[in-house]
Amino acid sequence: MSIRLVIFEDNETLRNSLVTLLGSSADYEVIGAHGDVLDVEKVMQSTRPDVVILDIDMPKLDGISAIPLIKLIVPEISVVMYTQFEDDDRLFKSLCAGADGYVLKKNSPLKLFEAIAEVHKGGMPMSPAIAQKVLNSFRDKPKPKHKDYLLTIREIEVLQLLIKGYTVKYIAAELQIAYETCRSHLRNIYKKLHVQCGKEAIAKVLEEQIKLIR
Amino acid sequence: MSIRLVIFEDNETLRNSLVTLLGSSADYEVIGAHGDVLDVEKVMQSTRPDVVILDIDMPKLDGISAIPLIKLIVPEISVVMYTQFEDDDRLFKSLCAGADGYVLKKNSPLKLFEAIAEVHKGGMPMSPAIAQKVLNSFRDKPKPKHKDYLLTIREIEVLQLLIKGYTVKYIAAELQIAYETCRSHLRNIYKKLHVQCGKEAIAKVLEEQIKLIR
DNA sequence: CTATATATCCCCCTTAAAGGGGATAAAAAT
DNA sequence: ATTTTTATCCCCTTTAAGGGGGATATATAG
Repeated sequence: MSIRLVIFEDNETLRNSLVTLLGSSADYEVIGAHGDVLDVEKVMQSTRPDVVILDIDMPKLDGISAIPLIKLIVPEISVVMYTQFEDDDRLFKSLCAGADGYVLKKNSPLKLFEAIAEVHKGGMPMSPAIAQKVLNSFRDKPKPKHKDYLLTIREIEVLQLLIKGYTVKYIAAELQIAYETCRSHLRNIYKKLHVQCGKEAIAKVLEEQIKLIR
Repeated sequence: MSIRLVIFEDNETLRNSLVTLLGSSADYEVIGAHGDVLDVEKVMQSTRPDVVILDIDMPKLDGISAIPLIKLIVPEISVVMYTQFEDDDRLFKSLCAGADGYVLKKNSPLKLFEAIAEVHKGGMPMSPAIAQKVLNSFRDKPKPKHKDYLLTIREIEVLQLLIKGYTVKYIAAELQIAYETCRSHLRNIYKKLHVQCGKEAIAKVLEEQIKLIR
């Protein structure tokens, strides 16, 4: 059984090369090749391929946008992105949209062929550089950008309650300190975080993932 | 040049099998095999292997804990986890700790051999099921728990500025509407989010990852 | 066509928050 | 031993924010 392929690639020369190369192998059967993804719905419905090869940068509608539709029509399909781009944004958007593999054009076309076979087996083929980015996104997650704002333990306690949306009065009660003490801590916190008010502080903490632990 | 390996695996039978099998290939050279990671520091310093094969569940100290130390001593090393466990927790902890590959014992030992070669080339080998988990963690991330709070477009615009910590006056200016209009929108937002004030709203939005798009 | 939703604006009033200025006692650092 | 930091508390003043009550025009839905 050969793997049934559909290719979306706007560069005509490259597209024809892929069709020729892949078609010459008994393992692959190219059942469609298109210069854009405008009629992707019809193509999917009529051909129902095993694997789709998707360029990202195509006229009118980019490849990433087509992924959800493709997966909706043929859920068991495997999608391999084939692109020149290796920036994080396009990579993660592709993966989030449902891409199963990500191969860079700068690699040998052989890599693409391997990836097609791999993805069809249920694997997750991607160029080493790409795989590295994916792994890094894990390791980076517990990445505190931490500038250290040098908050004291008490200030951290206050701030932790503040970012829950509590009022100053409530925070004071919670920590069993006077209202004015709590305000005093807040003033110091604001100075250290270089913000003007509680809302700014909350925004800064939650968006910057400032570590509130010691 | 053969790939120089060190194995940490507490099951003696399996360990010896791996040594025999890997040693019989000219591509691999097993320069160490241990039943625990207690002396990992010394082993790394004296052997400086290309690739380490790490079991997770080992007596006294688990494999995951050893990863940072291994990478610290031999930064350019590749670490392949070889384990029976396929739960998310161990997987992600391993990846975060710095593992470069993750192979399940239930797969053929051949997979491990492939993985060693792959990881040494700079790739990210993992069993299909594992790769799937990694990909899912991406797709799941932008998964809004969304309860839909049914905010209008305008309300979303106001809320987006609010969670940046801006004042009502500033938001009004930004949206070119009157101060009172802005307050009116905020009141409606608070009602819809079931909160009492801006700080609570910010906390709710940023912690609940409420989707602010339409 | 009428009702509803949306977006806009205005007033009054109360409370919460922030900015400024203090003070004190204990602990930690120098 | 002296200074600095931390945590605590107080007063006064101004501003920001929120609750309540409106109104109006436009669009949209029933």
